[in-house]
Amino acid sequence: MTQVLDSTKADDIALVIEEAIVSGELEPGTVLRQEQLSEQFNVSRTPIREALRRLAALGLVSFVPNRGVRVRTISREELHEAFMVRAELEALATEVAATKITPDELAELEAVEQRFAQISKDLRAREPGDARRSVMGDWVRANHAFHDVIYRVAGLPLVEQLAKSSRRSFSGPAVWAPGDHSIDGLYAKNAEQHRAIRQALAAGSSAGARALARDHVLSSFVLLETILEQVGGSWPQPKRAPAKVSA
Amino acid sequence: MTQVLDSTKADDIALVIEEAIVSGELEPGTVLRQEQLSEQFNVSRTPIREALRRLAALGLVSFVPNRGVRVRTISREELHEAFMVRAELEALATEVAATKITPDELAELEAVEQRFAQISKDLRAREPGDARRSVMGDWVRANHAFHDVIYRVAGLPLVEQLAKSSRRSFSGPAVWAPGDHSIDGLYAKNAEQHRAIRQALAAGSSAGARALARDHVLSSFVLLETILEQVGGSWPQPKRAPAKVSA
DNA sequence: GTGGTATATCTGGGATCCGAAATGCGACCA
DNA sequence: TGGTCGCATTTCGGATCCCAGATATACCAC
Repeated sequence: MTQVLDSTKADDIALVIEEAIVSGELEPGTVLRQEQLSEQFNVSRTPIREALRRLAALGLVSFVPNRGVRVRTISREELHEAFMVRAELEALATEVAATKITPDELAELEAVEQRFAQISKDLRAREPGDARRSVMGDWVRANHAFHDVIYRVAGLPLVEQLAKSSRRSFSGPAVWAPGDHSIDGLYAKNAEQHRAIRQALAAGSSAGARALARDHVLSSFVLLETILEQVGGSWPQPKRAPAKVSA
Repeated sequence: MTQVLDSTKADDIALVIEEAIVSGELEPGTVLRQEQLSEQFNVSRTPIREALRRLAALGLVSFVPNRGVRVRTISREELHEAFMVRAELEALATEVAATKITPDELAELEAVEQRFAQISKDLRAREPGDARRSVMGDWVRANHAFHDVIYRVAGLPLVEQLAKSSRRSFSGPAVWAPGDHSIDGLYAKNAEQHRAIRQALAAGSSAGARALARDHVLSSFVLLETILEQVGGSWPQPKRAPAKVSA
């Protein structure tokens, strides 16, 4: 291992499996066999079990005593609730950020906002299918980057942690979505909302920023719901064989 | 073990330790030795370690690789943030509850509200010190019961889970507080706010219920802050010897 | 042929063992 | 006398082993 800083194998493995789950590489419902994972990562079952315990506490997998763990499935209601929670948390973070954002941070925010707008524009210019899907990862990351700046400015680590945890519930599937011209308006609206939020932050309008942030997250749910409908109302399939995690 | 339903030792132990932490029995900063815990619970270190992993994921303890785990300390800022988060979550839950509460549930809510009001009144009638402290546990439980009804009515399991998790950060210390006549007004205000929330729910005023719930949680922070000042600005001490968990 | 039961096998939970990292203490040297 | 190096002890992370619970399968009775 070319590991410099402190970390246990259990932690490393948990992160890899977590990434595999949220990216959709591991389908919800997949049963995770401890022995299989142990030989995949070339470790014994002990760190595997500790990693799984951690993921269970995070709600990403569910333990059934003596019957193994499986990747947690998320229903439409749970997805909706996760968005409602994130809407409240984002509203709070954005409200606080409005009171303390500096010019430097505003400039940084504008940069990531424009990057997001550009990617969003590129996305809409592409035809649906693989061409579009290939930039969805960038789109998701740029979107996260915008909100991450706000979290950092707000300086509320607990809010940030919870919001990101909530975000993990649904950021994966979007990456696999093929896209469709009918929702291009929603993508454009999303980018526009980012601009409005930044302007409210620049104006120091905490009440306005709060309301805009809340609406933004809630309307993002509409976007994701539409995306999910395109893939048949169920979860997108991973490309490679399931239950195989890259070490 | 007189265990009927499914559960692993790691889960059982995690719950016991968690209870010990949130109740203040285990002081923040305490170093938890795996071997000591294993002989306390009469199990090997394996389930202990898995339990600690779970608690670490929940943020109750922090792992330092090769140097053990210690009970997480919580600063005043973190406490404040936890309350802000809970305020948002309670606001959301109460808003939703207002749209779907039934007469039966309203009656139940009124019952627990009155129980809380009664305990609150008893509390204020007592002199500070042990006499008052002996009912603080009842006061905390009755308070939780009121909010739990709202969570149940709202039917938002994620919100409920997060709010309760946030609540755990600070419900413990209040139990050990000796109390003081100077904050009797805050106790009374708390009970009064419960009444206002119930009335808003009865009226089906979701916007009003939301605002009242938010204010209620935020003003509860003022109450707890005052309580904490009484114990010298630091955390109250447990009564029995630290690092001993009842099995 | 079908249903139930017994058994074999598989998998996960827990115990024990081993190696490694970190701390503490003591001895030796400047 | 003070500081540093090194060894011993402690404690953790990881591996291996064992046992119990669960599922699947085969066999037998009806």
